[in-house]
Amino acid sequence: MSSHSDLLAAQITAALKARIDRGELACVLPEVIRLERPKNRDHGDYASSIALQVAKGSGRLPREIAELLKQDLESLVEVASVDIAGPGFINITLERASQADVVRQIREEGEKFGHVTTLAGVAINLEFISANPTGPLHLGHTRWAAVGDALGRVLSAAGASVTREFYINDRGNQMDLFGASVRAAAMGQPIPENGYQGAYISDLAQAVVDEDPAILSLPTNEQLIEFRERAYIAQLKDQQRVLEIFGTNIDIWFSERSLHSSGAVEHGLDKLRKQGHVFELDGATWLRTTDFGDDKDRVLIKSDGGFAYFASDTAYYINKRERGFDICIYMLGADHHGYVNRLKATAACAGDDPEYNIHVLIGQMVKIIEGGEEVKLSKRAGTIITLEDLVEKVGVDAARYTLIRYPVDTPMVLDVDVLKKRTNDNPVYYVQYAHARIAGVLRNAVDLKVPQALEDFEPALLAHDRENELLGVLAQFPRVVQGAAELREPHRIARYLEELAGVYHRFYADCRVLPLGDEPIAAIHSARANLCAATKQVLGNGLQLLGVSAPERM
RNA sequence: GCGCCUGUAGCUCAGUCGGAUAGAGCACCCGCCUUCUAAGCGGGUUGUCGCAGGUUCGAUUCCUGCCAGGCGCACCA
Repeated sequence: MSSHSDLLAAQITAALKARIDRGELACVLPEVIRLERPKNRDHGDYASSIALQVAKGSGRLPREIAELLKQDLESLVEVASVDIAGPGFINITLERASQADVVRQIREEGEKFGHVTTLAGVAINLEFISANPTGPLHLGHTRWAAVGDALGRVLSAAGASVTREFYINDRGNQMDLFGASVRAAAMGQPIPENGYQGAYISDLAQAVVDEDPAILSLPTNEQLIEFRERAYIAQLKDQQRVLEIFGTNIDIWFSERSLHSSGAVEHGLDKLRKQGHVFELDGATWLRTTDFGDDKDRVLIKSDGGFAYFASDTAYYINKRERGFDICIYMLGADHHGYVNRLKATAACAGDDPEYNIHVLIGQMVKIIEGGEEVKLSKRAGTIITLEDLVEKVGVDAARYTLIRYPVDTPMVLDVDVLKKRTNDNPVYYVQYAHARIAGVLRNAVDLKVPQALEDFEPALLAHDRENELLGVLAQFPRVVQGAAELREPHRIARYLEELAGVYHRFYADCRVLPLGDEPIAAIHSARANLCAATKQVLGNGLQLLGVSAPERM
């Protein structure tokens, strides 16, 4: 929480309430008083349009209400001045020393600065990537690997207990087709129709045969199973290896088969039956998802007696809830957006609140261009560009950062040539450079024996415009984390870091931190060193939330 | 046909519960290192916020209808 905005909001609330109670104002007290950070610095450190909002029906002009509030706000010791502007905006300027106190807070809280408690006590299951184990992770998965991991970190910082889960679709036709494709490659036969293509299939076939050449002499039906199972394990391990390189940590790898072998599918069906949304028609068993906004009802058990894929989905959801998760977050590709309604309806059919217990995020497509043309070919996968390809081209930090800095519902175009650059048009370096730059300044401060401990910090000395600007941005960090967690939008962290880095670079250009030449060491040097240390802490904390490194040197 | 997403500067994109003159980077032009990292900073130029209505003190933001692009609409997984 940004303590100043809370303080001001509380003061405005109290002032409005008192004046309403005394009959000086006839208006409804808003539930939330929102303080903004004005874009224009002439508008003070904080601004509120509350007088405009409240004026309607109060019988007073907005400017009159603003004048009343001005008196109440100026009584606060933290407030230096209050101005009324335009139709009734209230612009508030803080006392320097009060604003600079955020440095103390940051340095005392350290890595915890920015952590909030808005999701304390909430258990969240975060399912993302969930690729079929029939091939390498491609670009779409890569977006989720980065964003999902970052979201997990952000939710944790907001106090939630987060479990990251990867659902393995290891059951069904696609698996059989995958096994048959690998076997065909090993036997030198043509790949089956609609089978899996690509160099990786031959690689898998070779690996399977190398491991156990006897497989080649098995009867065909056994061979199909053996190839499928061995290639599955190998491909899964490959996905796990790549995600580890990418810095994405999965807590639970959840196998679809295990839902069936453990009886969870039958159990889920029972639960849905008890809730009364299951019916029989044309020899099949259906879930009446249309009761809750789906386009059509969905088949759970096919007329041939087999479970439809949807049965696994419903069972999996119910299983998650029974494992104690309050909120299940699904991160799906845009080609699966048709699932949103049926997943939400599933939750409703299970007796849950689809507005709270389940949250589906849809990630739009990612394209990648290099040399001005779209890249579609991968050496290993044959036709698709993989996570590993991208990392080889641009590195983990640049790949992660770039994928995270856009909202997931925006289709995005990655330009490899830009991501390879070490300039301003590659924002990850802009942010990392600020961190490394500060680290350098603080090393020099030690050499010059400039005290940079909190005990040597005199907040009132930070009176320069650039310092003021930097302090204001630093104070916003907890609110940014809270917003990113509530909205499930980790890109807000990245955008904030870019703003913070920019403000720091400008401060650095205008405000000399360390003494020049034989200039004596003064309190302002310590004050600025403390400000630098606080900024470094926040940049580091933010990069940590994105899973991007915060280098000490560049 | 129905549904979801997108449309903001030449390019890639931000824009929080509706707020003040719509932002950033790149690109283009001009400056700034014999002093803390120039992977940086400053200045200049760039807009019918897809189109048309509506709601109100105020709309890029909310509502409706169009237009354009992307992606989906199985007893497949």
